[in-house]
Amino acid sequence: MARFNNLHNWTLTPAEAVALQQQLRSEIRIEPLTRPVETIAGCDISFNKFEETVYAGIVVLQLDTLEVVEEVGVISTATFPYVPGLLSFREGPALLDAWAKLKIEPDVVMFDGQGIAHPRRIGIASHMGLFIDRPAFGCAKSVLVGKYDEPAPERGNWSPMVHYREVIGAALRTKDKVNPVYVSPGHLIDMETAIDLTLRCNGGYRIPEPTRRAHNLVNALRRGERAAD
DNA sequence: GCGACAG
DNA sequence: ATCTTGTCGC
Repeated sequence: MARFNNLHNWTLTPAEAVALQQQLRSEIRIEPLTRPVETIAGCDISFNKFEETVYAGIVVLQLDTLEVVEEVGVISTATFPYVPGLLSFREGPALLDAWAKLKIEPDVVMFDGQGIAHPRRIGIASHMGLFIDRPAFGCAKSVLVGKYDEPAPERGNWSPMVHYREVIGAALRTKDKVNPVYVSPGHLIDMETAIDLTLRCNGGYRIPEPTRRAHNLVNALRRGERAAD
C-alpha cells in the first residue's frame, strides 16, 4: 500500500548503472527533517550462497519504544550482481517490493549500507530515498569510501568520514569499545539527525534495532521459519 | 601500476 | 552476503 516513484527501470548493465547514478545524484537533498519522527523502518536482504533468490524485509518500529509496528517480507530474484558502488541495483528492486506491501508509511528509513558516503554520493539509502520520497539514511557495518580518525571508545562518540575534502558521514560508536558503524545521510535528512536517530535506536547491540530486526526477519524468512525473534 | 572495494 | 568453532578480552 505504501507507494513510491518509479524513477527508472532496473534492467541495466553496470556501466549504465553508473551513468544513471550521475544523473540521479543532482536530485538528492541533504537537509533537516521537516516533520517529527514517530516511526522508523529498517531494511535488509538475505540469500543463500550461490543462489539468486533474495529474501527482502522491512520492519517498522515506534521510535520512542522501539516496539515493532509492522513487518513485511518478500521473496524475489536478484538480476544484478554485487558490485561495490552499485549495491542499490542488486537490492533495490526487492526492497521496493517489500515497501509496496507496507500498510504504514514510515517517517524515516534506515538502510543497511551507505547514504552519500559513496564514490558518486548516491549509495543505497540515497537511491531508495529518491524512490520512496521519504527521509532515508544509511548505517553501514563497514566503509566503502572515506577516511576517519578513530572515535573515542565510549558509545555516542563519533568522528567525520572525509572523502575528497568532503564530510560524507560519521564513524559512530553505538556501543562502548566496539567497532563503530558508518552513518551517512541519504535523502531529505542531515548527518546530525541521522546520528541522533541511530543512537535513539539503541537495543544494546552494535547494530541499531531497525536493521538488526530486519536482519533477523529476512534470515528467518530464508530458513523457512515463522518467528523472527 | 597496485590495492581497496557497502551487502 | 554466506559458510562456521573455538577463543581472546572485558
